[in-house]
Amino acid sequence: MQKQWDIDSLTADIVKRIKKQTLADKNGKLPSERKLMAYYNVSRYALRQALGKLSKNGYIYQIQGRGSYIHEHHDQTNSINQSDLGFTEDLAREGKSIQTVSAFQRIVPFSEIDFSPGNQQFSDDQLFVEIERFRTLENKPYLVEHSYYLPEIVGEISEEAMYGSMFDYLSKEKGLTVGFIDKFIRCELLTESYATFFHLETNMPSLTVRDDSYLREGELVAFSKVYYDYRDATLFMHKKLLE
Amino acid sequence: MQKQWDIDSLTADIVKRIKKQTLADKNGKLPSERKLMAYYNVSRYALRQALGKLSKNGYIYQIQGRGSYIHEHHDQTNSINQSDLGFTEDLAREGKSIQTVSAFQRIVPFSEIDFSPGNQQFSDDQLFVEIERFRTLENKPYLVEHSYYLPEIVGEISEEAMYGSMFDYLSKEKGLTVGFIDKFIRCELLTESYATFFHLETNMPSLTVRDDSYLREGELVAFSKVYYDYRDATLFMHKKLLE
DNA sequence: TAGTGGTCTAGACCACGGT
DNA sequence: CCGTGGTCTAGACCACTAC
Repeated sequence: MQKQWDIDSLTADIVKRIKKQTLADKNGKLPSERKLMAYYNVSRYALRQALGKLSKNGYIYQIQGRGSYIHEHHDQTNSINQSDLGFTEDLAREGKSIQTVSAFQRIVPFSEIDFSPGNQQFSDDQLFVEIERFRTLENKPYLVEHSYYLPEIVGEISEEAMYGSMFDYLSKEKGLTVGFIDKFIRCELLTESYATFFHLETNMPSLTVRDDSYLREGELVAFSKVYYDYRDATLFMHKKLLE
Repeated sequence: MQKQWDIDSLTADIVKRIKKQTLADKNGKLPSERKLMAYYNVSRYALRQALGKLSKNGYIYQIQGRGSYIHEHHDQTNSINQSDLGFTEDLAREGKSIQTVSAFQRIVPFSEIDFSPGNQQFSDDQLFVEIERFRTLENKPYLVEHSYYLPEIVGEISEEAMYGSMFDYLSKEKGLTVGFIDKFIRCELLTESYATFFHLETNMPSLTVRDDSYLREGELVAFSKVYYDYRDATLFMHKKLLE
């Protein structure tokens, strides 16, 4: 009885073998799909699902009639890969430490909020849990996160949670699963208080990311805006054409 | 003999019916996959490929055990959707006009270039075709594009091409197909000449996008940096989790 | 329990690239 | 011509949601 592969374990194993350089030949060419099917004993569909994930994230590229090849994309320092999970989470994954150095929470009505989700309106007296977090990367000021959560969905948010990953907190403590996020990336000027945190002058710029986070069920659960130190933050994206 | 659907026409038809609001019910729920299969007379695979594209781009979301639903994401003014084609191209598609108001071309060695592709190095005397283009959106200064093309691949670039879409030019005139692009988004300070174009002061910020463009065959064909007016440019992105 | 989307198989044909 | 990836079919079982 040999090992059974599903798409996730298959994907992971191919990545592992690519990194160990035991899969591709010296030109970076992978074995053909038919050979990989035989090797892993999976169907064409399962194999192509796995290769499709790698292709989407820029690990490989495929050329009809020729084969599949490894694509080395430079792992830029402090770069944020949108194809992976949450923005800050994957920095930690690379051995960097993200810490929340201070955090505030209060309840505010919609009328006092100076930015709003892209596709939804609320009445002025709709209440939100406002959270503001100042976070460092390797002990250096890195980002300010300004979020508004819908109290009807998330309930109360504990003080401890504000110093960790909100994503994990919602999932583990509240049983809420975020399904998708709309992101709006801009460049904006810093107010005095945020500029001070970054050791910058007022009106210096910031790379900002506005998120609208939706539950798996399609319901808006939070919207937020993250201000990054423009000197450190780079957002990485891999785009396939011809799809 | 009824109409034959392939994935692209199927995707397009579903989008059309969603926009005409003749597919979903009043709650934004689409017919089940089995019903759509029967309606279009296609296999589950083809249908799910089409729905997968819509899901990836944020048009719909799917919930296991419940169904598929439309996701209305606000069409932000001047927003650039990374899931679509070239960055500037899709603004034109929405009826906005992008024009090149001035353009320069010269040949330079690698040693004189102040930014470089993420994963590749060249010898100092490797020559590049440098192109600088100043472009307006609706007659308002919108972006500056600073690109370096590999002359061994693209050959000479005509003056006319510099005032249109380089993407189309490479494809139609040179028979070159760009297969994928690595993008690095940052916020940077403007030099005097660029700032002047945007009617901004020196050292005001800009949303910048560094592109490394690769041919379908995996060969680097150009790298560039685009500076957007930070007041106008918003980059839109839709992210699915749990994949 | 019935219906939904998620995963997976086995097989076929097509389009393209290199010989 | 053969081998490659790209598309598509028919069918099966699983996981989850609602009732």
